[in-house]
Amino acid sequence: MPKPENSPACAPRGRERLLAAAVRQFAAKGYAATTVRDILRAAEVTAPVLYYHFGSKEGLFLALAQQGLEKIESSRRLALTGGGTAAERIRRVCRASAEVKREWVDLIWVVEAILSGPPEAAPRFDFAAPVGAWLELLEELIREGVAGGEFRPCNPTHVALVLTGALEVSTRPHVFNLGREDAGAQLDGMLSVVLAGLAPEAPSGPRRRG
Amino acid sequence: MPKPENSPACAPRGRERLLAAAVRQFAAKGYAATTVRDILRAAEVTAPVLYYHFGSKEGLFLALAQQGLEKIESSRRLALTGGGTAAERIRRVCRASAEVKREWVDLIWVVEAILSGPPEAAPRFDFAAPVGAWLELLEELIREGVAGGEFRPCNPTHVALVLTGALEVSTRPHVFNLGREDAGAQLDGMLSVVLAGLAPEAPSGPRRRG
DNA sequence: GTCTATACAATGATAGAC
DNA sequence: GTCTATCATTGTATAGAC
Repeated sequence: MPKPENSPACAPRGRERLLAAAVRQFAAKGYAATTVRDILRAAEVTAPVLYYHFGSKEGLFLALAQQGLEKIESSRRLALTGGGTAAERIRRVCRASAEVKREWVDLIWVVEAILSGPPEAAPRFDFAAPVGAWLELLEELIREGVAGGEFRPCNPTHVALVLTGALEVSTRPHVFNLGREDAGAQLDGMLSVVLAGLAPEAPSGPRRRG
Repeated sequence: MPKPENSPACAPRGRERLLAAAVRQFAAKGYAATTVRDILRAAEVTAPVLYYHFGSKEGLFLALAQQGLEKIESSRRLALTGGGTAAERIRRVCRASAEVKREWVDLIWVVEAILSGPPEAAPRFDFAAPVGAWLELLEELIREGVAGGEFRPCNPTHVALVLTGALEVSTRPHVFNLGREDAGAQLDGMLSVVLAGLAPEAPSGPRRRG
């Protein structure tokens, strides 16, 4: 599987055409149901081009998974620059995640197929580290919020998981959103529920003394 | 696709053997990657048995999806009998959902493949109604809690979605739980985060007046 | 790097006997 | 209701020329 060096800008070459076509096919039909012929036809390229660049159907798929992972991680890094309260930073990093997932739907669907699908449905790709890093990032932000008196004492792991769940829900509008509002507003609403619940005191409504 | 009537208890017949074998195969490999031959070998049955009872590979798959849906719904109905505070009932119905999902892992994986996977990866099956019913059930419980003063005013839809997200996370331990605690405890912890946040006043820690 | 042509195993499904 | 035997099609991948 030789790795050809980049050439100057020109008409999209086989490699790029294949990546673009494959991501659409895999996202629509999953790994197994997508045939090499489907991809070749969509990319308007012949079989040896695929095997030259990626070695196999699986190689092509994994190249896409890698791309997806990088998109997510770079957007997170970007969202973490700059300050603000813990709540603001949590909101920012969650929104950023949701936005990549919306912008690169197909690419992310490839990632999710490995992450959440049946174990043998797609080629293996190790996501333990990136998922762990995501959870630790959230937990750290939560701990900072608690330390700064912005949040009440809580279990950071559980809060991080709840936030992750909200993110999951918001990126599956075709499942959970029945068209009542757009996915961005839905995510904001869910984050508000969680973050308001973390406030050291109930932020609104008639206060009752305990 | 004739539907043979039930016969008295005896050695498991072809139909049952097929359902049992197929659910394991589909859960492990997804719809497309599972071949009819895989299923037949695992069920120790020959091809015409499958085509007699289910008409096609797709028919067999959909029969399983139906089974899974029924398991979930009946467990929910059961969890709703009996009273308690809104929070208790929410906990009970969420725990029940998580338990079915743990008890019938394979069957539920078939359902999830349709529900959350790529649109064309598995045969179509309409889950809009059941998912909508689930969300409305949660929303109603939340509204009751608010009306009874048990919860602070909130957006029931967003809270229902957050709870659903928590449930999602807890039923994917292989993705989100890094072995730190069992899935039941994890779900309880997440529910506590959400429900504590709904209390009309911060329930613990040193109280600060606003 | 890309082409034409093709090898060859595995696929979903069926015919017809019992 | 289940069997043996088999079909037509499609699957991934490669050889060898340019």
